[in-house]
Amino acid sequence: MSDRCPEWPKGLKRTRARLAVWDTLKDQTRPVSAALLFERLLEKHSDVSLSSVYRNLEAFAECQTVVRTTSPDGTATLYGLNTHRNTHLSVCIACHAVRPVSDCAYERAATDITEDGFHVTGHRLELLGYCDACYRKLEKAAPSAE
Amino acid sequence: MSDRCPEWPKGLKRTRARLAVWDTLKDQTRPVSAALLFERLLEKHSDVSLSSVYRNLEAFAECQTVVRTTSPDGTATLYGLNTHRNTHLSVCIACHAVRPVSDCAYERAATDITEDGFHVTGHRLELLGYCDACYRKLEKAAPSAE
DNA sequence: CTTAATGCAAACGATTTGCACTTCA
DNA sequence: TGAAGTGCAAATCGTTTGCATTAAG
Repeated sequence: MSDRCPEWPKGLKRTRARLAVWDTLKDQTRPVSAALLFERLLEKHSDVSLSSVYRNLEAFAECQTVVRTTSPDGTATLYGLNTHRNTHLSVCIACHAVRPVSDCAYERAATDITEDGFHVTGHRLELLGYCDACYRKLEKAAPSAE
Repeated sequence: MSDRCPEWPKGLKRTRARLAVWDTLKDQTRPVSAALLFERLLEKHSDVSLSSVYRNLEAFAECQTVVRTTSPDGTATLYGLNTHRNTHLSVCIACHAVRPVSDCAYERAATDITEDGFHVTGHRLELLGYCDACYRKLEKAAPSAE
């Protein structure tokens, strides 16, 4: 499981707007919406249009450099640098923090071919539950909480 | 892993439009877009408005009776009855068929608490790869194909 | 110099909402 | 009967696109 930052995709010009998107994307610790990315981008970089943000997210996604995800309830589209071949996220039900999972239980047990003959080339795993902090709070509030 | 059809969520009135959505949803073998659901719904049921379809999908989703998913590329929103506590899908890269995975390797290896203290209560796994049929075709076309 | 990338504003598609009316419990 | 659900049309939100201009290689 490599955690390396992806290479700049060849074939894509290094333009001002695109570099800004790339740079901002690298700062994010978790997938963000296009709007939030845009907002954060403007903090560091002089103006880049929202449409360029979209166009570049699209371009990066096409190269597999960026991955489109979804918020846990499937309501919003999120974008993140594709630092892993596979996607492993944990999503806290309480505070909604999304973090990469370092140790993927799936990989330890993985089969290349499932019962029904499906040939696996990659996967996407999302864990739902409580992050450490929220869990402690719950425990305190109601020992052995739901 | 139960594969049972979910109960009618209590608190929700059994109205014409809602029953039609429910009934159509039950016929689907995989998650569908709101638009497709609407289209299929009209084949069997007299007219129900698109907004009612959305409102009811929303209502069902709130009760956890319906799950909002995403097409593999994260481009479209799909809705499906929540027949599993957890979600296990295989997505064929070639023909885009989406099927439930019967045997979840994750569950065999699962931990309740991850390295970083996350308390797992559920998960969502998507396998990417080739379904049996597409794999055979590929093999034939180019033995040991990519 | 040629092609790809940009900004802007307008267009778009999917989803949501306000309102007056209907239906379920 | 009262609260919840409906249809319709208009509004909204996120995303995409056409076009004239600019910049990368």
